[in-house]
Amino acid sequence: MEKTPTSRVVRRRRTEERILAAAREAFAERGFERTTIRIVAAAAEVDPALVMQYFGSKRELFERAVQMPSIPPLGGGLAESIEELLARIGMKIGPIPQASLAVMRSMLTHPEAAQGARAKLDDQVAQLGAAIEDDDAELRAALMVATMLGVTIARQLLDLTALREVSAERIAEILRPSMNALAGVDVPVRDDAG
Amino acid sequence: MEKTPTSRVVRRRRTEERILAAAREAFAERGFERTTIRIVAAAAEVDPALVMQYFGSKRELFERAVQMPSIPPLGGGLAESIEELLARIGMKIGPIPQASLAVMRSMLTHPEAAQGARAKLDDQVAQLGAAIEDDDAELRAALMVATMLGVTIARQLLDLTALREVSAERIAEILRPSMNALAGVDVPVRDDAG
DNA sequence: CTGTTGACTCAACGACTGTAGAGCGAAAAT
DNA sequence: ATTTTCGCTCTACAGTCGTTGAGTCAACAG
Repeated sequence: MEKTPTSRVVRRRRTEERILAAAREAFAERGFERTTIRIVAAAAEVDPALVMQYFGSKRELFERAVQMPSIPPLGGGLAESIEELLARIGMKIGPIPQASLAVMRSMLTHPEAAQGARAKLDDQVAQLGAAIEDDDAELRAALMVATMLGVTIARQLLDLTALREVSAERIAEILRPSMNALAGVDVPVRDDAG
Repeated sequence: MEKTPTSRVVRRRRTEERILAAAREAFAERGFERTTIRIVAAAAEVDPALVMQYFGSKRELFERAVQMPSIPPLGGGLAESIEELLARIGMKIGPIPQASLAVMRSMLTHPEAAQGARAKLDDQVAQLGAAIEDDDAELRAALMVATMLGVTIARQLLDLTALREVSAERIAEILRPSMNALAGVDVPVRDDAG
């Protein structure tokens, strides 16, 4: 067995990231309240006290764990924005990051998660609304975002049986006319070539 | 001050209902985990131990508080079912019962609430799916239900700014073509008379 | 080699939780 | 009038939680 005398900085960075990863997973699966510092510490193979030492408090741990590498803003045109939204449902852009799942899982019970979710959703609504030409642009945008939210919750968090084993592409396909309708775009008769 | 020597049975029934009402409100606003027996007891102006004595455990209290007078099944035709769903968003049928809000608020973190929500949603999906003539009937139904879920969460639980002060009728109006599209119904060009 | 820093663990505290049992006083039964 | 029933409160227990401070040992600076 070779001994690997790892330097301090990299050790620190590694365990910190290990804790953050464990925290993300726990928060995403159990939500804020049901996730305990001890559970996270155990998953990261670390003493609970170390988690506190590194992150100060459970709340701060949550904040750090859910910080995202910034969401790329929705593209320019309305059609592109809709495609972008639909693509986010599935694997085209990669699976939904656990940080997002953690926020969504906790947003109905943890006030700070709710605030964070509201901020991000309001932002999406504003971006989408700017691309819609309609008196009710913002309302339409909000309903589009709410639709995406509902589908994601039903599929990823609630595990609805009817959505469990359906491919993301198929969902996006069926969702597209609906989103177009919400956006105020004339919806063509669906093709029966399914 | 007249003394009102209330009989035992009515006293019991009254305080029990008072506790259940307090529990519904607390569960709906704070979710299962953040709601404590003591909070419910205080709101019902009763000793915490009484809550246990009446309902056995916090879990059973939740179950009892959340029991609904049974949801009327969705009407016969597809069009009627959609209208029924849209009507449930707003005040036409009355505000969303607190029992439903309590389940929704808790379903992402409390396993039993999740199970209950899944059961009810799966049921709705089945009913709606039966009214849709399409190969993807169940999938379409699931996406319709998910949409309604998302709108309700965004509006009632997350309090999204863009949906906060919008009338239910207006939401239903904009949502209708989208639901029709999901149902696989040919969607006419929207009227610009709004 | 010597002393210092800092990553990490151990043990424990105080607060809060769900929950249980004994007891009080008024309504009901005798 | 006496006894029984039972709605209700008081007090307290055991467990878990977030959080803290002292202590240990290896990596670093001199």
